[in-house]
Amino acid sequence: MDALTIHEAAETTDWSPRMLRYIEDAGLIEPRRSQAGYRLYGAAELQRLRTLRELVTRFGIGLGDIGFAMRLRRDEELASAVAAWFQAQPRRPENVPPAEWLRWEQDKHSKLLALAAAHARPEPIAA
Amino acid sequence: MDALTIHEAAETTDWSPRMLRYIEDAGLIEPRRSQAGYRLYGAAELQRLRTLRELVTRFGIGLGDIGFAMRLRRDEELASAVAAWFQAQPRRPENVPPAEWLRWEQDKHSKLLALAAAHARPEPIAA
DNA sequence: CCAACCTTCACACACCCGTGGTAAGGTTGG
DNA sequence: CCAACCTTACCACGGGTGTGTGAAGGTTGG
Repeated sequence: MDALTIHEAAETTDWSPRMLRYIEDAGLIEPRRSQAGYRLYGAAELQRLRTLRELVTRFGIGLGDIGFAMRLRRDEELASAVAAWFQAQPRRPENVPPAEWLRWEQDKHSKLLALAAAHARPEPIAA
Repeated sequence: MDALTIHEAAETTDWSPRMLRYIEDAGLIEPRRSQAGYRLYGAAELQRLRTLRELVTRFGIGLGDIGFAMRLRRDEELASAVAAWFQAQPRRPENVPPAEWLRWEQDKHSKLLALAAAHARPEPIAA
């Protein structure tokens, strides 16, 4: 059996059982359940739990922050609203009609996409 | 004069002076100062303040969330760490051929990662 | 069958967040 | 010079977060 129960998982990931449940409530890591409802943590979940701890301690962020990042990835409307807010910093051309503006929006979007994709890989510089 | 003092800015943006200071403390909107140290809100700041309110109320998010999004845009290391965490997320079907899997990967990356890497600033990678 | 797990629910508690208030003191303009 | 601003620095307070502990009850395995 390659799945650990909550106490076992807690031990190998340096969280407490309580926190594993809390993390699940936060929607961050939801292990599958046995027929009786026992949480079963597989290798993937364990890895994610360790990485989560690393994230939290190394960057001093909260679980809520991760949750928000998750919302950002799932809710496109939110993401673009937030992006728009940041973009409001530089002076955006006020005389461009909405259609144009949207276009510019999307254009910038795709460009940044490329950047992100490149950034996500080890050797992206091969332009 | 095209800059408002804190009370005036508060009135036109529907925040309280207290909150304007708080928002500044949070690093979200930092108005320039007069020689005597008075906060001076220009049109751009006022606009951003109104948009901020919209964001917060419409999506029910907190100022801390916006602050975190800001960190994500500024701190590339954080952004990639978070992105990496999400990457490990979905239970990937083991029987899908690599090509398919890659496709799914990229699709997932698309607009979501753009957010994190959406540095609109001039030199994102000044390496 | 019984100890040792597991489950959910709930209380507790310290600490941050959003927000108001207020005090002590500098700036400004009539 | 004085009223009406501004500044920073605190106290307060309700609600959310992160975390432990415990109760009441189901599951499991020897």
